[in-house]
Amino acid sequence: MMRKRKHRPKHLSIGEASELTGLTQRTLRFYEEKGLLHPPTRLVSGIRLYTDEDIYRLRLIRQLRENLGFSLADIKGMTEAEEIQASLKTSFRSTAPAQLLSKIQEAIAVTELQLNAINQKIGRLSDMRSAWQQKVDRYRHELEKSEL
Amino acid sequence: MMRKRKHRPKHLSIGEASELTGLTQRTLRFYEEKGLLHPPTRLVSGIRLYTDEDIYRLRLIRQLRENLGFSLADIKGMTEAEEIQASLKTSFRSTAPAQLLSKIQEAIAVTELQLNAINQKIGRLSDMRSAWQQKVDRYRHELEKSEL
DNA sequence: ACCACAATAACGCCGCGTGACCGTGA
DNA sequence: GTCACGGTCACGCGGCGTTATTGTGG
Repeated sequence: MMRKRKHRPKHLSIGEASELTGLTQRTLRFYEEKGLLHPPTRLVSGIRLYTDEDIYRLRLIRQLRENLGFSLADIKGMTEAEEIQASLKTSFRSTAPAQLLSKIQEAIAVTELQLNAINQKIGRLSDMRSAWQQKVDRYRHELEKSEL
Repeated sequence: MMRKRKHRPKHLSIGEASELTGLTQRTLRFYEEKGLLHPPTRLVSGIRLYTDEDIYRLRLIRQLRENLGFSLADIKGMTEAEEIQASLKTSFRSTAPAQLLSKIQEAIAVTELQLNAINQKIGRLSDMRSAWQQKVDRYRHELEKSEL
C-alpha cells in the first residue's frame, strides 16, 4: 500500500500561486504580512515556495471575503479551525489524547459558527429573492393591463 | 370611493428617516451627494423632508449593499428599474402606450438581472455550505476515532 | 428663551489593496 | 541583459465617522 506521500508537495512560485488563486502577487505578500497566511518556506535567494495547503487556504480566504463579505480581520480569527486541523495532521501522535479531543471540539465549534453565518446569509438572500420575484410579477401584471 | 390619497405623504426628518432605515444621517446625506437618492424636498430653511418612497429606496440600497455586497456605484446603475417604476406611477396616463410598454419591459429586464445575481450568490453560498458541512463531518469522524 | 435637532464643511480613518521604484539573481 | 521575482514606501479609493460651527423650529 504505497503511501509515502499522497501527492508530492509541488512547490509553487508566487506567480503560479497568484494564477491558481486569482489573487495578485502583491495581495499574496500582503496577506502574509497581515498574518493571514503562514510565511511560506523560501529558497535561499528568498523566493517564496507555496504549497498546496497554501493554495487551499488562499482560496478559502478569497471565498470568505468575496462570497461571505468577511473582513480580513474576521477571517484571521476564523481560520483557527484550519490551524487546528493542520496541527492535528502534523502532531496527532505527539499530543495528549485529552488535548486532542478538545482541539477537535474547538474546530467543530468554529466551523459550525461559520456554517451559521452562511445559513443566515442564505436566509436573507432567499428573502430578497422572493421579494424580487414579486417585483417581477407585479411588472408582468402591469404589462398585461397595458396590453389590453 | 374615497381615493384622493392612499396615504398622506408623511414627511420625515432626516433623524426619523435614519431610524427607519438603520442608516446614519451622515450616510443619508452622503448617498444624496453621490446621486443615489433624489435630493429630497426641503423647508425654506434647508431642512430635508423625506418621503415614504425615499425610505423604500434607502432600504433597497441597504439590502443591495449589505446582503449582496454591491458597491454604491453598482447600485447607482442598478436602480434604473426603480426610476422606471416611479415614472410609471407618476405619469402612466401621460405617456404613450408604446413607451410605457418598453419601459415596463426594461424594468423587468433589470430586475431579472438582479434576480440572477441573487441566485448566483445563493448558489455559491450553498456550495460553501455543503463544503463546510463536510468539514464538520470529517471532524466528527476524527472525534470518533480519538474516542476509541 | 430654551434645547434638541438640522445643515454645511472639512478633516480623518479603516480596510484593502495598488502603484512606483529599485534591486537581484538565474 | 533581460526577465521575473523580490523588497519597501507611499498613495489611493470607497464608505463613511467625526468634530466644529452655525441655523431652525416647536
